[in-house]
Amino acid sequence: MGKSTTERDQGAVAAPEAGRPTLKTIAFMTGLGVTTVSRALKDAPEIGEETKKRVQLVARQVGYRPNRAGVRLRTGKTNVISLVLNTEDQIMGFVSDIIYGISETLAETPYHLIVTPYSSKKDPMEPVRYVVETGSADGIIISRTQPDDPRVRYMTERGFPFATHGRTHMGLDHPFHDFDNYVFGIEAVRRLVSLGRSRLALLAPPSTLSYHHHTVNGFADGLSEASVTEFPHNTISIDDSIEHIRARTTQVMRRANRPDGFVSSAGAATLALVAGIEDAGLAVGKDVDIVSKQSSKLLHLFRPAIQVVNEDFRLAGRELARCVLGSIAGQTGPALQSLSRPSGVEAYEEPVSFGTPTPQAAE
Amino acid sequence: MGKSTTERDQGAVAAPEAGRPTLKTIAFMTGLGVTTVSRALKDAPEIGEETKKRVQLVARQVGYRPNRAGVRLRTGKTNVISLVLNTEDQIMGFVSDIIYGISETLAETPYHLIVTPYSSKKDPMEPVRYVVETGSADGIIISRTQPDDPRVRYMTERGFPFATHGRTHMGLDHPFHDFDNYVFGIEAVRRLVSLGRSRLALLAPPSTLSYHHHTVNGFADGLSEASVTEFPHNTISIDDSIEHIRARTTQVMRRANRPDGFVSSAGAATLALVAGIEDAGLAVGKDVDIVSKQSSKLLHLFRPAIQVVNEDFRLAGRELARCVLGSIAGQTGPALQSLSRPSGVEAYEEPVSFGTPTPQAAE
DNA sequence: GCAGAAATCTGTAACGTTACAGATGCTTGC
DNA sequence: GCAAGCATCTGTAACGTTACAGATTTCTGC
Repeated sequence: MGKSTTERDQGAVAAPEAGRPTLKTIAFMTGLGVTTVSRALKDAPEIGEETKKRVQLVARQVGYRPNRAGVRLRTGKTNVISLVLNTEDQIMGFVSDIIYGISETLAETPYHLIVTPYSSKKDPMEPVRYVVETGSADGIIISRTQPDDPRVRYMTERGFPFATHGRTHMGLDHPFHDFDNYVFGIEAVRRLVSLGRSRLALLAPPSTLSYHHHTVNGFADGLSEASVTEFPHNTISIDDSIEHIRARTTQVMRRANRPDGFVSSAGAATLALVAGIEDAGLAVGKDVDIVSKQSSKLLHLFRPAIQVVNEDFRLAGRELARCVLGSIAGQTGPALQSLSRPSGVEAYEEPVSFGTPTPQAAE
Repeated sequence: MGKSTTERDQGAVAAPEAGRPTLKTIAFMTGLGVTTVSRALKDAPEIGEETKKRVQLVARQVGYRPNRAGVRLRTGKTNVISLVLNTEDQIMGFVSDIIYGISETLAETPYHLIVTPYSSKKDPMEPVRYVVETGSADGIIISRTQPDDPRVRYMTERGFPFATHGRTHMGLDHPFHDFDNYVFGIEAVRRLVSLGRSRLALLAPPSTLSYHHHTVNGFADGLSEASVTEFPHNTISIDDSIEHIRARTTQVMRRANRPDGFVSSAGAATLALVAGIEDAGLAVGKDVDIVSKQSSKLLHLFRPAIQVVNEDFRLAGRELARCVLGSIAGQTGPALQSLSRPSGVEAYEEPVSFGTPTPQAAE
């Protein structure tokens, strides 16, 4: 029962122990020390070439996978990304696409994706604070970004890695991915104008969110470009209920000097918009034209006359994951900032002042 | 530098150490041993009442949160639920609703939700095997359940807790939540019949999935009830592309003896169906009626004439989380099995043979 | 031949938690 | 007075990993 009396007894690791293989298992099998095995598996320079090969071979053979709890406890690294989501958000699920996009990028890494939801009735800071304070993830992805976002401030102050879906205008240089809603706004107006429309209304995102402003600015610049007037439709936003959007739109469309063109920032809201228009006895493509963003490609089934602009949320997910991984790796700057257009993703070039982002149009 | 020479030196814990509070911190503050603190926080009987109160007070004050890695390493318990998802799945995002539902239930527990995706091009077993083998979660939720599902067999054999969205017919008694698609099928037919329709077609889920059979059986029983004929439309399923469904439907609707009623198992597919019908120059609510399931409440905006049946995926998420938690807690049997109807959830009463589930209709 | 460097390997300790097997002191019974 | 029992509390070890500070051996220069 005593220790084996073999002369080379020092390096010998105690027990084989069935179950999931650990470093100890491999150490036992190779006759090496646990430390050596650990270092060998991460290709450390102070381990002999042949030893590394041998260890890595054995590890592969037995299907070794580092124990996450062990690593996490020792190093503090969780290998987890947290996606913070508003649970009242987003009917018609662009959420699943973002998740799939993130997953695609994370698939080639040791990272897992955990979803941390919050109710919009509660404090949006709460989930962020939870993750940061408990260290339950290495990085956070947030959406519904605001121009002056307390979450961004909080994480920046603490040096906690994150990426935002949407830009801020806080003078902070942080990782983000965003759809260029300025371009969307201006292009949408151009398209409506080219269809002969001249009294244009915008169904915008809620005014608390950054992309509200981008969209509004693009829309406004489009209007002045063509010397066309805006029809104010800003008592509602795409976050309002279907019923509300519908009813309000009907009201508006019954006025004498009603709008003849709409720009809508969300697919589901567009459905309500169309319903409201039709409730007023008017027809899309005839009495009125609509340019709408959409994530799923369903609007043209709904009313073929709707002009659609696709926003690829799976792409956004991939980009956001890339950004947050970069942030975790300590990178900063423009490499972690990107804008996407209907046509694709582009690097975010010059940090322009908020309000006139990337004035050049997509082509 | 030597140990303090206070007489009562035994119980004294070494250092305060700034940062996140641990058991050690509380032990130091209370003058108790780490073990005592640990036991006190979980209300163990061998700890004095007053001590427990004191420890719990201090813990609350300093905002103590057990270190997940520590617990996980020591006990093997991850406090994680894994949701396994097919990334090609489900346009129009019922996925987000399921996630939100699960989150609602998990919110009151220490559990986190991690999303483990797989591509449908790959082996659906792979993510399940990964989670089970690496022990990266305490329980798994799967969807796209098949009548004879290898994942269910695998997890059952290994005694790994799980819940399925959808039933199996493997003679295994496992936790599940399901929508009663038999009732949907039969009720859908009844509704079409009551609208005077008699040549009915079913746009069903793919035949590999369990709920295909439930739906088909309900549909068939509805037909024979009313002595109405089926119009075979089974070369396509709701998993086919929008374009494919649309084109195929148009073909079918151009035949002389075309169907005059449709039952559709998914909202997005219904959009394609309608497009196909209209491509053939026919109108929903006039030439043809449709009864469709939907998760988001958007179909009535699309074509008000569509008869809709709502499937609440947020509810499904809540139920699935409840089931898998029960499974983790060692529960078994009917308490972890539930069916939902448009009207709500019901316990799954008698284990009926596959093919004739819960024949009583919702009322 | 030998000091010293280089190359390669090693054990120990620690991360925070809990199972386990005691300790300690106070009652109780007789 | 004291054994036995009880109520409370305790330290140690272990989960799997890695940082650290050595060990050991071999190679080099002179």
